[in-house]
Amino acid sequence: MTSQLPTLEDVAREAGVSRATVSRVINGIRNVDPVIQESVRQAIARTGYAPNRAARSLVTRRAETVALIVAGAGDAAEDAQDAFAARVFADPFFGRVVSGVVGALRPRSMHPVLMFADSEAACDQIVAYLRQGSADGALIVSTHGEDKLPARLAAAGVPAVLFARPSLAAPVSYVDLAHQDGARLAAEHLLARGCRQVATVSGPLDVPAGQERLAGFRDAMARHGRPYVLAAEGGFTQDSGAAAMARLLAEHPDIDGVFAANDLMAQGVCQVLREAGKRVPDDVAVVGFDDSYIARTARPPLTTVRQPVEEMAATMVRLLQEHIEGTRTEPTSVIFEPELVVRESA
Amino acid sequence: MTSQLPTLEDVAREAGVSRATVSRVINGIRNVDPVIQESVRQAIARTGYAPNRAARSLVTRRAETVALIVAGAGDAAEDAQDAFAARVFADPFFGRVVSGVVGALRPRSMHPVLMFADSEAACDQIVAYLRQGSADGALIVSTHGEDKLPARLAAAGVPAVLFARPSLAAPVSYVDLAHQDGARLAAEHLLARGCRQVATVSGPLDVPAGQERLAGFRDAMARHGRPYVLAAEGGFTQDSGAAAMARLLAEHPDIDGVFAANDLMAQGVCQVLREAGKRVPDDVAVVGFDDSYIARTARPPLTTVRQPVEEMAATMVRLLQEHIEGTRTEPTSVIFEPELVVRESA
DNA sequence: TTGAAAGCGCTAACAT
DNA sequence: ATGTTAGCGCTTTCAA
Repeated sequence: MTSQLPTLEDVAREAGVSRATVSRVINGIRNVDPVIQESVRQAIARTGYAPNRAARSLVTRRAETVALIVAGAGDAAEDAQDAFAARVFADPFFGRVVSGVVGALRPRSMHPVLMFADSEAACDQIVAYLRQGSADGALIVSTHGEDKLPARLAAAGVPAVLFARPSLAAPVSYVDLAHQDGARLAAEHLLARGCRQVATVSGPLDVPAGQERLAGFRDAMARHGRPYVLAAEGGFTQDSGAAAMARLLAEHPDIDGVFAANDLMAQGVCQVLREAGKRVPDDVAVVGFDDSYIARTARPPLTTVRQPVEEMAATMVRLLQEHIEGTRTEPTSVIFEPELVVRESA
Repeated sequence: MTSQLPTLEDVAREAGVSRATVSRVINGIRNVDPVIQESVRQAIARTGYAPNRAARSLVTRRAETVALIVAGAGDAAEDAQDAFAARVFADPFFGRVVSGVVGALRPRSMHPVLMFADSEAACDQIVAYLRQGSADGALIVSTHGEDKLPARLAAAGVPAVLFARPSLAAPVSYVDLAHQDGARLAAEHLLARGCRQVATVSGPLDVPAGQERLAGFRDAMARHGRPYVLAAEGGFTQDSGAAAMARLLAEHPDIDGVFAANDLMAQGVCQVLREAGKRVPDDVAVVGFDDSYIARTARPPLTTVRQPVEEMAATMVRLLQEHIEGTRTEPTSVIFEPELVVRESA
């Protein structure tokens, strides 16, 4: 740290005006003589002044900061504590969410404080953080499970927007995908390819996205005269996808089409199929979900259901800002439509 | 937002003491009668008081926040702007870094503001942010290329610690890995396996880690009587690894051992080998680098050189805190030793 | 259009 | 051991 940073006072003295005037120039308030404006600007440049955020926040009551929270029901494993974030980011899907959020925040000159709600204690810390006014609101994306955080934040009157509908109902805004429609796209694609023995590796059934993708898939199949669909539950990880596929294959070696509820599991599915001597898509067609980075780099590249994550993230930010500014008071939901991206796996 | 949050004043009145006493209790300063302490605590609980961070920061001149910066030389692609973060997190290595940093920050009750320095404008914004005192310091991890940020921050007197030595020398602290030692471990493992035609898919040669892993590999091979090592440059991405392997294989179909400078590229290497009808490790042994999530889930699981990322991140945080508190003034470097993790690919 | 002055909520030096 | 008091740097009425 250098000695002492210049303050408004210094700039004002340098420019020969009052603090108030300098403040007006900085905050772009009209009613300032252009000539004075210019001289103030020069004084700012000369002094190398940068406004002190704490002082400003104190009076505006805005932190210009939002909490970007990755929540997951506290895992049983204690030693998994610090690995939580690593596991989360193992799914490129979360990278897309973060990317989208940061991109949408930037032009609004708001900044995200990254927090992981992976334990009860972490939740407490987060609630305290927000109550302190350290952040103006929260953006929450849950990995799975029943998360009490949304309800707690709602109760504390903290503006919040979720990525995906919470399993535990709470009066908060969220953006989400029409999961059932996405699953239908996958089903119809597999059927159109002529698959006869179709199975699905579902997501965890304690999370809405897992349930709905499964339900949507089953419904679509039923509507096409397939009353029964083989299913094995996975946990949205590559390993769990591989394990689920192995179970399915053991009992039904004739499977020729698989819908995996996310790309990571689809990758695991492909590995198991290959190891079983099946070719993708020739012997078994595989459709994933998300359209994350992995879908493009997998071999073969995955046919998948795309979530418009970046748009969804941008909408989260917009809703949150409206809540913060008070232009929107009621919880709101915005549902996006998925899109089928056909590559090589199906 | 509810009406008005309680302040120190409110708590003091409620407890029948002065603001100063309440402040002392909150900040755990001794010299407070236990009885009064207790009554203050109760008053805090009754009022639901939470200290206002802006007010505190204003006087302590501490934000209790650090910038967690992911820097990459501004890519040529303009449209790649908002995808930068997504691409970064496509490498699980960065997830580990973030995980480690957040884990180390938490017990110190500091919070990370996530920022991406992917363009000149973004850098300016970051420097401005830090100069405002919005964060007490910066933790920087670069993806590649010549990054001017460290030098700018050093010049601005902002405490900063880097993950990995910067390509452009700057008077800042950093933690790093003994890359050459890591490459040596890989070389010796391949030789011990009996590989005769060994090649390497290097990282980008404009980043120290890329250069050193290549140099270390060549040196180790030379020391074992192999004066010449086939090499193809990659970009630390899966695709680039695949492309590099394809080039190598086209000219040297007899390659039987490959050292890829990171796990993501090793994965690409394995894909290409498999598609060329080569078995890993039977026909070609492959060693990766990093030991990220991908090394465990790849098929076959990758033998790789592990970076103790979590420890490195913890050290970054410790160094940064010392710089912030002024207990450490000189730039410091801490170098960690890698470790070979033998799995199935070699 | 500009300036003077009153705080925002907190900590810390000083006084008691 | 506790209270009094003076700011921290900024925005924002209110006067001029």
